[in-house]
Amino acid sequence: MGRAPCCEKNGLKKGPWTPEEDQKLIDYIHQNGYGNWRTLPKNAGLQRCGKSCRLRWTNYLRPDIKRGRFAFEEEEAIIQLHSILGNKWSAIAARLPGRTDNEIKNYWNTHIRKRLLRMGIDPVTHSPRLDLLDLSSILGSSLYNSSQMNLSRLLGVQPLVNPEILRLASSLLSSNRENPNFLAQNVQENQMSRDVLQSTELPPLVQPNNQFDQTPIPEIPNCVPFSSETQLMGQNMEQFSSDFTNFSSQNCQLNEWQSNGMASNLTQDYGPVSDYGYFESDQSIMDPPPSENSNFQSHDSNNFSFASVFSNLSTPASSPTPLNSSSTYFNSSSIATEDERESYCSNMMLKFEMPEMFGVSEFM
DNA sequence: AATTTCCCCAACCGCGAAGTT
DNA sequence: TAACTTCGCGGTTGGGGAAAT
Repeated sequence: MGRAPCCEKNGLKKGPWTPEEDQKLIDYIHQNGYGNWRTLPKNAGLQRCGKSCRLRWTNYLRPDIKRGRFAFEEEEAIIQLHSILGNKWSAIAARLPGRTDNEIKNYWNTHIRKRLLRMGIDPVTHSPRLDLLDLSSILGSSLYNSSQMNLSRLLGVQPLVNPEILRLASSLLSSNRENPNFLAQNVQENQMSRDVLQSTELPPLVQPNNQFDQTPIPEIPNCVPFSSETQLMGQNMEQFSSDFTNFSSQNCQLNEWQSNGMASNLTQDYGPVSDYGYFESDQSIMDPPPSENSNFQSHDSNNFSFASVFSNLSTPASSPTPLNSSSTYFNSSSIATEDERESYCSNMMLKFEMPEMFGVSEFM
């Protein structure tokens, strides 16, 4: 395929946009809509290339753009989505209403990525950086001898460490001991899962309420392939989930979560996930018979799972509790400072005890 | 107060996919 | 089917503000 000739350099302005230029672009699009970016700047009286106009519009001037700090749940969603989609910023942005791919990309590179690195988590694989952490000696010696032992403390890992990630680290290590090739297999498997998932379009979380957005909204499929996390966890996931469900209902002290309404909020909007092959994007769309094997039950505030994040994400546009609802997570605002986020998550992790039922010992 | 360093993010660039002729 | 055009994505850059010295 021939490459498009780059926009004519001669006479075209580059660099920051002036308020006047912004207004011209806005006015033109308000009157004519957008479509042909190639001819738009000329028609709008702008000395810019179409590419620059499109970028300015989509990343800055669009009326439905949400500015300002990322909310905690947005950040969490980005991490979870990135673990599945990788650097597919546009795909991630499609599930975060009001956020642009550029904004998410920047936020990832400047905040989240660095924080994950500080926590000893590889931001690419979302797995603990085993090269930095001598986990085997730690985990092997003391962890499952003490039900009160906190893995995050052991790892010296700070906030935002998903318990599943921690579990992955331990299972990887134990499996690697038994089978030296396990790690390589897991990585390969993980990659395959991503390839599969990336070829499948995720439904948008919230359909844009934007009169100027002429992009056709893809139909929300009945169910969304959710193989990645499952395969990421490998065969042990099923056992883990079973254990974890029991563990959650009996022992998990998610006081913070419950007192903040987080746990219930995270789980209330999704239905049972059968065989981990799918998770529902909208209960009203698909209503499969409850499975005996469903381990992520809805309306069970004691459950905390991967699906929790996606359940939150999957809140339909008509949901009374949108992503940025003030009713979620934090009472008055979901926005928290960097320190607050770390502190909050850290507290959560410290309260998240590691009883036998967590199943870590099973993999030792 | 002046200078340097660091960090953020808006904008650019190059490429590939998709659409059109 | 090939050539061409348009669009969108992801990686990268550099200007400018904030923080540190």
